[in-house]
Amino acid sequence: MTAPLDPDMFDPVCPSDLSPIRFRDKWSGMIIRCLQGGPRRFSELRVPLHRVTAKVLTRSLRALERDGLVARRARDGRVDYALTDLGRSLLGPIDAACAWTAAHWDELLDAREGVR
Amino acid sequence: MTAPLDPDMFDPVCPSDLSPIRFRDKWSGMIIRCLQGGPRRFSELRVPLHRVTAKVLTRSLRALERDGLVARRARDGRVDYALTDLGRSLLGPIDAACAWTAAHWDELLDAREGVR
DNA sequence: CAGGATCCCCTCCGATACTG
DNA sequence: CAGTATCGGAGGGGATCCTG
Repeated sequence: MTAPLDPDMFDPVCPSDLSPIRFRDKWSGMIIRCLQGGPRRFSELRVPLHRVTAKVLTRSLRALERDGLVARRARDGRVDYALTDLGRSLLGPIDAACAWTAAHWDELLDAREGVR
Repeated sequence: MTAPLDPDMFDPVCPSDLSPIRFRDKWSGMIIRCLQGGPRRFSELRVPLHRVTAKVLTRSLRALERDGLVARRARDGRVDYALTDLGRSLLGPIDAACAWTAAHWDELLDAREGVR
């Protein structure tokens, strides 16, 4: 079994358009991260992704499925989502993107209207 | 001086939505690559980016400028665009994204409607 | 040469409401 | 629980035409 997802595993600032690096759409990168530790149910995914509506999460999951990154599995009335090998291979680039963004966050903030 | 940009430096398939990794918008990754070897004029950029219209290229460049990745410079009537240090630091992630996409191209194609 | 103006289409995102 | 239906708004992308 896998432990429950941490409701605060993502920065409030994480679903942000300040990073120029994107994975598919606004939520897909985070969804893949949520699946890193094992398969998850729809409602489990919604916990850390506080502001996502069911419709949007569904669309992202369908797109990830269509592209072979995530597998939807329905077994005896239960649904869950799991990473495929292809999806798992994206974890490296996602880590790299997070590292780049973290390393250059201040510069990104400065550029986008020099607050701070 | 820098040599002219190769009109075929990008695959016809390169501006594709098959790769899940994106840099800002459809063209920004390629624009940054074009600027790798030195500053370029607006019309120079249009050569390898065959299908981009002036309006769209302008919008991408403005966004890159706003985010501190590209600098627009107008000197005695001439305009050119150059990478900032921040923009240059994105070349690594862009290379990694291209490598990932190339390595998994077949799987991406297979997933998105199993042609081939 | 380096764009801007206009028009249209499509996708993404979100809110709200509803369902097997 | 795991979605679907509907609506609306924002932005990206492209085509075409026009301009200082």
